[in-house]
Amino acid sequence: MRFLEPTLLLLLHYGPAHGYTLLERLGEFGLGGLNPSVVYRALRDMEGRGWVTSTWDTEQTQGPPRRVYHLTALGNEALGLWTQDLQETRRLIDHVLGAYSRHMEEGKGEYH
Amino acid sequence: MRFLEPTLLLLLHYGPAHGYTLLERLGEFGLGGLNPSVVYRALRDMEGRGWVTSTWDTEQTQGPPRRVYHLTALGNEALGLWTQDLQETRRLIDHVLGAYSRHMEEGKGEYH
DNA sequence: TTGACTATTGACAATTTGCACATAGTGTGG
DNA sequence: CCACACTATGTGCAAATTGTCAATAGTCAA
Repeated sequence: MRFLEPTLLLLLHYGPAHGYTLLERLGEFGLGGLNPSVVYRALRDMEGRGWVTSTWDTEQTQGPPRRVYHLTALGNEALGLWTQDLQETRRLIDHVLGAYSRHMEEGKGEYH
Repeated sequence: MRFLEPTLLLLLHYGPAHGYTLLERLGEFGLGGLNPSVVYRALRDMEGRGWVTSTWDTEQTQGPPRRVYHLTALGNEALGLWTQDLQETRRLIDHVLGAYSRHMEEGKGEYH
């Protein structure tokens, strides 16, 4: 599981943005250094699912025209579902880590 | 990312076991209903990396001979590294969820 | 006009995962 | 004794995901 999609949805929840800046802002969420095509592909896939829409921005650019992504109502719902999913994943991790530390404290089993 | 490998290592930290019982015990960690071949494959891969060793148990079985897996010292190290990795993943999830809930409380951006 | 940076995309390789099925031993009921 | 359910492991292939490389193209400054 990767947290790319929920993170992109979250960033777009703040407001529309284009792929290149999203790519750079991913670093704050531990997703820095990703290959650009991975991010652009994720955005196109999300557009295919109706989570985002895109329009071209030919002005105010320091380079070629860029695609600006907007969150849709459906994408907002998806973000909500993703947060539930992340909470569930968090619970599972806590369960494994909890079992591990309890087991280590008890000093049972092998390798202590 | 899937938690299959660290969970198997944890279960084997409790003591040697064979694949079929490991398969059943995975349910406690939210990994129930996995296709058996997935688990057997993971165990063989882990053996290839030297994390576990296996021996055949032809006695005390209610079926065909079964492979009993034992954690190695290397596997124990891998378990330690895995717990660090899980803690890091947990931090990332908390970061995303934290940003989400803060942003929702502020009532900014789109879709509130 | 060359090179650095912005910006997006397509094609293909490599890896991971899921699924269907093969094999085989043990124990039970008719 | 034989069909069936359950235990137990394994193989092979398809599908999905992920990673990598290179192509294209515009802007800006030296």
